Amino acid sequence: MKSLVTIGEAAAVSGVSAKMIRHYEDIGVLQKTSRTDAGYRLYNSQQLQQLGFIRQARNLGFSLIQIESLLALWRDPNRSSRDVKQLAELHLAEIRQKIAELSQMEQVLQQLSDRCCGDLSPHCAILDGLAPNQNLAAESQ
Amino acid sequence: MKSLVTIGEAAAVSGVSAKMIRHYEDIGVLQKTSRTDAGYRLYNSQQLQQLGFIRQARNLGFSLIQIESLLALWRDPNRSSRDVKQLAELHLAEIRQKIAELSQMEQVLQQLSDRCCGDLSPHCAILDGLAPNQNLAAESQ
DNA sequence: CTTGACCTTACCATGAGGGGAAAGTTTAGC
DNA sequence: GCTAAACTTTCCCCTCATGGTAAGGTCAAG
Repeated sequence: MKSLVTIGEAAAVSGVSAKMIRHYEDIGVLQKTSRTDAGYRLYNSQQLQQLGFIRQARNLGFSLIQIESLLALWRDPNRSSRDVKQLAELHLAEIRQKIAELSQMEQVLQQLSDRCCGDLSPHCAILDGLAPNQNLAAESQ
Repeated sequence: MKSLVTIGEAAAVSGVSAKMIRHYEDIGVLQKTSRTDAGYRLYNSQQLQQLGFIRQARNLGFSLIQIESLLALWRDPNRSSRDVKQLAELHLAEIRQKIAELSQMEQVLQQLSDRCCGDLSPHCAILDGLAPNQNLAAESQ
């Protein structure tokens, strides 16, 4: 039963780089671990679980601050799933907001690109669309 | 015809903050401007146009490096629209990639959230979904 | 001549990492 | 037992686009 591993093995098992594991500890997302006499960090199976949890949450785009809250809820046996769901829905709204912004960019850029011949001529609808002439005039009114 | 303005007015007209105008000059996206005897930067109408161009391009999500290329093409009377379109299509692909990633996150997170009751019970499908495979615990024993 | 609004440079911070140096520790080979 | 490799530690710098702040110089109005 190898219950304590050093940071390299923790990184390999969890899929989180050693660099980032230390960083998470630095900023307080992870509690400080035990150390060997030489100062090497040691991770038990529960802490390995937490590292995996962080990786999954990062894959879903949660910020480290949100993950700190999620981890606190995960560890709390008296949590209510309502609190978890609220965090998730908040993040879901952020994701949808970003998708909306990107979709708007995509649409405008697609329109400009469609109107650009893409040939050897210097005339270009994309550059015309980026030029501020119209917008500046419009804004100043 | 007020052809030269200081940075504050340039910022107000272009919608780019004075801070960012100086930054763009620092990193070479904009050429150095003329200065008054006291060292104040002065902007002519062509430079104001460029600032507006940058703002439009930033609104479409172009990186400053891409904008540097776009500005070079904009200034080049011998450009080919093909080069511009290539840059735009590249960025369009980046945007679509990001949208795809975010949509994937949205879908997974939506599924987890749907399965979470959101009540006062501690059981939570979201936390279960974020927990790494129990292999981690199993492997360490 | 003062006051306030401007401008200058310079440094620090963000978020989520990556890169690398210098030094100490452990492990494997011999 | 010695040596070399592989690991770990802390520390500092880099990204990217942007904001903040401080200390000091300049300019225009009153």
